[in-house]
Amino acid sequence: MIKVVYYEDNRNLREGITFLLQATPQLELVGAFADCRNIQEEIRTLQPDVVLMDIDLPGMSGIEAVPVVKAIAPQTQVMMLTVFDNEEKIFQAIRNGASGYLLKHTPPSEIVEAIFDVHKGGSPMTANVARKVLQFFQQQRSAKTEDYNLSARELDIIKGLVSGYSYKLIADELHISIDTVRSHIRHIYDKLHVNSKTEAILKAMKEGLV
Amino acid sequence: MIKVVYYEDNRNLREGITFLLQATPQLELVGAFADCRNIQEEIRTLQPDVVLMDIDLPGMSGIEAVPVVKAIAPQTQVMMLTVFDNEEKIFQAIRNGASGYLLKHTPPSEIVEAIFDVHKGGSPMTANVARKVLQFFQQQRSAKTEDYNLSARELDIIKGLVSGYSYKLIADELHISIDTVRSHIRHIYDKLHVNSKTEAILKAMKEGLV
DNA sequence: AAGCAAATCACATCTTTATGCGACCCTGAT
DNA sequence: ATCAGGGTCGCATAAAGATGTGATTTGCTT
Repeated sequence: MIKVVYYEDNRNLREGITFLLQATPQLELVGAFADCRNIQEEIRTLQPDVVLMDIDLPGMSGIEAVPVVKAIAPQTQVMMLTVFDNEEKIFQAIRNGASGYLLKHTPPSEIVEAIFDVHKGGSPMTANVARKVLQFFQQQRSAKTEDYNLSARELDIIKGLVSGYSYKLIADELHISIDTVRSHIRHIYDKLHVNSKTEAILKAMKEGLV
Repeated sequence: MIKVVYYEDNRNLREGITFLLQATPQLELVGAFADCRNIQEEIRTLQPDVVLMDIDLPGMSGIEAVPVVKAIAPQTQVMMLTVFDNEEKIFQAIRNGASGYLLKHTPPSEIVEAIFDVHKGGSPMTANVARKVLQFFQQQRSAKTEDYNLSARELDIIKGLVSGYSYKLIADELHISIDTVRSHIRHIYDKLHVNSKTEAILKAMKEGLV
């Protein structure tokens, strides 16, 4: 049996989902609450396996509640169930430790399945939400198309910079003189259109050159 | 009608999925190939809406093929369909521009549904895959627990550094003298246990202090 | 009231970076 | 054979950053 606790302030919805979960074998709804006022005590005493969490709750928001749950019961999986599909809220929830993110229009059968998924170590997400998450990764490399054609040696040098080394250290590392390092760095600045170590490092990191 | 192209070297599987897709109204399978030898031409002439891509193909791997597809037809959605659920491959595929990632054990009905999802702008992912993606975000903030307790002003300063500004620029920006900036930076170095601008910036970025 | 940390500024000194101007060697392309 | 570009090195100067020492003010805690 998977023990589930549910937070949702809308009474109709709460009762609907409550009914759904109670009707599902192998799920045990051990609590359904309209706010997170007493969430610490509830989690501590009920020890749920899965928490279904709305976001727009009176008082403490569902997003703020996630780390509270994870602090008390780290193995408990928290799944957001909300109408918000904006990036800000999605990323906040994930960073706070949520393991799943469903939009409320999800059909009941999938909600139930998602509870099993999240309990098994998966991360069910509505496809829309997943797209936003993936875009985060993709945008990181979009600039890589822009080619600064740094030479192999120049890449060695800038890797050193990104590692936080001084010119002297890089010179030792690569067994070349410090003046050679300077020379390479000049060329790197030209190619990247920057004129300080810091800018070069930031650009290299952002553009994924290293 | 959604035009689909499918790459898969295993003949049995290819024929199975081919049959499945052909049997689905609103999907039009316009090509199924065992390798990516002629992928450029195939994509150009067939102009698919969705590409289903295996990873372990002879010659060019499915992961390498993704950017090729996106270069020719940026609006075409690529969905990986593979047995590999290791992080390395997942992240490579996503960074290369894949919009979905299903494991092969996915039931046929869900594969079909995923094709519609990905075409609508979603990113269907097997729950396991999604978990790995989410963990990437979560680990980024784990270090934030380590608290260097920088003051508000010190955070202003380090934000300036991370933006690539010189001491002078930061001083102007914050309407304080350059010596004050120096002073703050000394304190930041103490608190972060570093002793150069570069190290401070790298640490601040990695630990998500900014 | 005393103590303390944060924020402000100053001056001095030394190190690191940035940049200008050359130079030499090697390799692959014209 | 010449030329371009990468990689190597040197010297010199100017700008930026790192560090030592110390001082004043403000606001919060004890």
